Amino acid sequence: MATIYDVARIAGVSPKTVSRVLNGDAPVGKATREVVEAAIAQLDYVPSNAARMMRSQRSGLIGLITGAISMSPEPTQPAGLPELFIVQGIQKSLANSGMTLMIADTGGVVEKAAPLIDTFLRHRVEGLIYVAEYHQKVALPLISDGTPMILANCFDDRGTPAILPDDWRGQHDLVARLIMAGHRRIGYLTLRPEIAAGRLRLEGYRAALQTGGIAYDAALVENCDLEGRDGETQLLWEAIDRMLRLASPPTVFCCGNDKMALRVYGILRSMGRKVPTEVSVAGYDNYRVIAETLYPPLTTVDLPYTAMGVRAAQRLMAMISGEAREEKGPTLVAGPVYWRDSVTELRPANVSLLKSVREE
Amino acid sequence: MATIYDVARIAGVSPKTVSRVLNGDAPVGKATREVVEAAIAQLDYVPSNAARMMRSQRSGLIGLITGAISMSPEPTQPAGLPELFIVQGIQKSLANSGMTLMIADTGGVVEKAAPLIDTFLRHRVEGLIYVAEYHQKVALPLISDGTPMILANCFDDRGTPAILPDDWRGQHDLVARLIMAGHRRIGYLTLRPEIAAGRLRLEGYRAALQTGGIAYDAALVENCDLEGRDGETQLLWEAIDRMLRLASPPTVFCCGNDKMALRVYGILRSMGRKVPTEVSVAGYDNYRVIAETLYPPLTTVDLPYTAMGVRAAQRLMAMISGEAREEKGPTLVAGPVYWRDSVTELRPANVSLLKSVREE
DNA sequence: TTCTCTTATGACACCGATGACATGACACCG
DNA sequence: CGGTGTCATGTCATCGGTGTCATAAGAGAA
Repeated sequence: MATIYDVARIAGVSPKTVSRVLNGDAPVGKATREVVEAAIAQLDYVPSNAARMMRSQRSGLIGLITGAISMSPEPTQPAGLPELFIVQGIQKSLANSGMTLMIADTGGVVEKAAPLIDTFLRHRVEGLIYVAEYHQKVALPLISDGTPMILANCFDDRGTPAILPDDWRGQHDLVARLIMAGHRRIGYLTLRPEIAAGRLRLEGYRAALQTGGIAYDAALVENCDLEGRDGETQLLWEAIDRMLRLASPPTVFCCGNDKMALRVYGILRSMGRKVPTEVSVAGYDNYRVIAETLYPPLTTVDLPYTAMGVRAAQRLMAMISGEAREEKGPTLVAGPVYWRDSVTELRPANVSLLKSVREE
Repeated sequence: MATIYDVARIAGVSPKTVSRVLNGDAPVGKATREVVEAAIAQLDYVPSNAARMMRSQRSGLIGLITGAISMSPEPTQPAGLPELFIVQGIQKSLANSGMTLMIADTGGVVEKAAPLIDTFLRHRVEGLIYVAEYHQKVALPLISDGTPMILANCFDDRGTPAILPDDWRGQHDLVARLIMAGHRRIGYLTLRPEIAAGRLRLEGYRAALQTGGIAYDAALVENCDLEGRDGETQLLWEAIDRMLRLASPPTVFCCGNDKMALRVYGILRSMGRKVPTEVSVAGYDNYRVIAETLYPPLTTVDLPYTAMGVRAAQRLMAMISGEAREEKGPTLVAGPVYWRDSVTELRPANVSLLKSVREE
């Protein structure tokens, strides 16, 4: 591999002049520049980052650690994709910063995070981002040196800066929207409560009911999430069957996520209930492969992964540039409700009041 | 950040001895080792990869470029996930090689591949892998220096070593399996023929028919892929309607991919046809979020992404270590048929002959 | 006892860039 | 015409490790 000395020799100048041509940090004569550029092209010279880094003490690298590229064999969440979108947001945001993103994966094994962080520190990354596959609490090894770190889609006990989805607001907005559409009996097939998102969304559901002047009815809320184990379909079937037999059955089923909604479609149709004319269905995640492909398309809440990625990168860059830590706590990012045909408007008169958000 | 000199000073030894402790490349006295290790711990010393790389001329880096982390706004394929699985396979395979994987993303813009390759060359990666989101032909900028490169899920004109899914065999095996189950009229709702996978699978379909002694019937094959544009559902509806009205209608619909199968489920049920008792459905991709969540679960062909990733990494490592290029052409990787409940066995007698493969 | 031979350690140069500083050639100013 | 500033370029040291070679201390063999 050619070095800057080779280029300098071919061009008949000093290495430092070649360096100046490469970096444009000092004026270089036009003729000299052309000679140097010709030599560079002739030798297919590519400067060595390692050498540059040693001298300048700046790596221009951002380390990204994720646990979800290698997702678990039985994904309970639409794993994988969330990370992708977050990573996409991070990349978009970092593209113009001159930083290069290094991505490493824990392969789903939390213990691998430590050696990966170590690898990144050896490369002298200027910042670290940890992306979790779903909204959860994590415990990462402490970074002893001062390298800034951001958590995306997760949080820890140490108050490490975090970017989180606003699950409370998402479910709240969806339910508020359902109420505005005239729904009064709103079934909720929840995620298991061990999941942070599950708890927050349930609270959002209750808050929206309260605001709408609707009493909370425990008979309409049931956990149908078996952490990916078999039997979920049966659990769902029974819960739906039970709720539909109530004296005052739900007119709409909110599902813990879009994947569950996909199952619910199949179950309702097998029961002979038409969606959405006889019963409405709503999801959560705006997992597009499902939400847009289902027939009819699924009303759901967007999980703003891309936006979270962007925010994560921005906050990290602010930390790197040493700006005052404006924000202390976690950054909450809310996503819009996507109103599609899976929910019937019981009171169409109100529609004009609504903003059926459709970003992008 | 502490350096090896700091450690050496604290430990009262020479830097070279510290280096020996770190790398274990020469015997070090027990007492000395302990002093050095204590100093390393005390200073939170992390060696600089850049410095090491300069001297040793080995980066230990593998560069991975993908176009699908940032997928297109209207994904025609189950984009994103494929890449993930390939990357997962690559990581798994590279985990024990001592190599560090650097992942970069083109953001879906092909032109960004060149600067990304350049960045990797600056980092002196020892090998490059390009992963495409679906089986396609690509044209990457030529790597002028000798850095080995592998294409995964794509191929080019220059004969760059490539790892490809065996689409022909996959569709062939599926159709052969359908025939073995007693199906004789096999509808095929294809992907658009511009896609390499679409053409290969159609050929596999025809080959399997021929082997099974069944005449190809053009009325049973229709392209229902609008490249993600609207109207696909309607197109599918019409095609299915047309085929079902035939004098001898299909007993099973093969779909171009699982996403299309998801739509077909909805359409058939809206038509009042029960799956699978009245009509069977099969997909392609084994896109698990869909295939396993659908009710009933979907019979489909696995796209062996993880295995492809493993093979890509292996072949690259072989090239890096300078072993003779055993293989010249592309490596084809076949995936098993996943036989689930969406297809009725018309002749259950034959079942004993079959291997209903379920790997993992 | 003296001569290898291994073990344990250090001295020093070097990898390929760039920062700090120096220098020579002009241009412009009073 | 000397002084001063800018432009264009070169010299040299340095970043933090490791390869190469040298060397000292003991172990075992002749």
